[in-house]
Amino acid sequence: MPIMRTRFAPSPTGYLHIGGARTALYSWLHARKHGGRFVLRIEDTDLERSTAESVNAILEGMTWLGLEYDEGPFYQTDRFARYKEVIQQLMDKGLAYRCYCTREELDAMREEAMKRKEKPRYDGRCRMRNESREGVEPVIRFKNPTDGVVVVDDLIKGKVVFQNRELDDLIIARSDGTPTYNLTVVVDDWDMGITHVIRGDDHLNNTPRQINLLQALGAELPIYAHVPMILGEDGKRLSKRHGAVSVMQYREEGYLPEALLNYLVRLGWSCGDQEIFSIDEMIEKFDVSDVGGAASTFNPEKLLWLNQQYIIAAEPSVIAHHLSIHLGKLGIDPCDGPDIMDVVMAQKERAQTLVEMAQISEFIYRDFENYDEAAAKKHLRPVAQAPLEQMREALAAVEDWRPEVLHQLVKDVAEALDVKMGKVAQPLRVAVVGRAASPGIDVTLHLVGKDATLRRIDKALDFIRQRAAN
RNA sequence: GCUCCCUUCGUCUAGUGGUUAGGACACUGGCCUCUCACGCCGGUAACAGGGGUUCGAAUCCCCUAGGGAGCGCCA
Repeated sequence: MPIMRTRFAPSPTGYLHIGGARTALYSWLHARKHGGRFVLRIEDTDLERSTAESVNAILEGMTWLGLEYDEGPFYQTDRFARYKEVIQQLMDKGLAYRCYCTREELDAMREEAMKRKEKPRYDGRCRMRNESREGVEPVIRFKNPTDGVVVVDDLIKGKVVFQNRELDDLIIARSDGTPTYNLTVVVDDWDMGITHVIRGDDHLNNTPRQINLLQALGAELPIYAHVPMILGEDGKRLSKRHGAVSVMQYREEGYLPEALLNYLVRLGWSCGDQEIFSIDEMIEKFDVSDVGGAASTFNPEKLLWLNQQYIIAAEPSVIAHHLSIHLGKLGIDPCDGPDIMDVVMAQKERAQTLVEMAQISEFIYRDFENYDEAAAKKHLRPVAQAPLEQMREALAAVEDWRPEVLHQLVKDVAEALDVKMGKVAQPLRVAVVGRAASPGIDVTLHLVGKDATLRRIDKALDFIRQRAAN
């Protein structure tokens, strides 16, 4: 029994996107679940479009997600000699031939086929031609079987039958001698001992060609699993128009990798009514053959919800670390404030992303410019003057600036004025935070600190007086 | 145009001949409450359409429609 191997084989023509991340995750989970190995292969045979930056971006994305590979990364550009060797083997065995057709000839062929309402395909006219043609560097084509069927026994799509007569003789080497995609995947999957090919279902139509090639080479067939595409909310293929498609952009926007992974694993797959899966649970419960056959729509709201769940459940020190970074991006040094762990404990249930957590925590570190209009209008009115004045006086006398003490003070002032706590807490909150939403008023005051609290109450009292004067 | 894939609430899905068609996000009513959020309780909402098979179909078969992919000297 050979060791199980799965692989992720991106072409480095851009960043790691959501769809790629999901197929990578599925491959990774499959390998982890069965004690197999996960191989990373960079399909960079398209010299025009492949870039080193893209390779780095993909590696960075996988590292962030924690999808570590066991073998590779292998680069196809390092393997040209091997491809050449295989192509020669096919030529020697009479399973491939040189094709001298010109592009014009091929275009005409396609056009005519379309006119006859047929699928455009190469008619194999060079199979018999032996002589070369002046001025034409030939490509090499694989002699695809002309009759019979190829059955792809797919873990997700089931048995899919293709007629060989629908296929044509595909080009395996360009006129400059470089190998093409269908040849390189086949050779690599074979050489690298890939037992399970898990990839996007846009490759399903390539599979029968690859199987024919594999069989011509005498290679054992891998097991295939073609996972459906991810669509944007308009039902179209996911693209930049739909928001973030780059995995790294989710880090920028304050998502936890575990949350994104959890979202991705549940997109197209489920396990009873369970929504939250730790990595270990995913490994234990995920099975590619349980993945649904239909494309699914990416839903940013559910990702946000999941991210919030992960923020709430995470180790506070981990969140603190991330929060520091995002505060830094706002130009805030968390050392200039209270213990950041207190901030995390106060805010973790109130933010869906780490970016949002930083934003709603800004008031803790520096005075705000303007009041939220609606909040000021509702709470910074003349009726709030007395509560604020009394609070100011009481707070100024506090030595022991702890939440319990502060809580009691607010309560006392409310009782003294014979009003509900909200009549005191809300004006106070708007005065100190600038908005009508924040953690409990005691915690809020505690985090802001005595000096800033008194300063902001004074400012709010000014604001009320000015407003009354106008 | 041809080939292949797909079709349960707005979205992600459960469901494999007999269910009040279940859960989650979103939306929404309420509770909790100093606000927001979390949490808790409740609600709206789906088997694409049409034919069969069957005592009985979301489930099996056929057709139609709609969506997607592929048909490159791209991967």
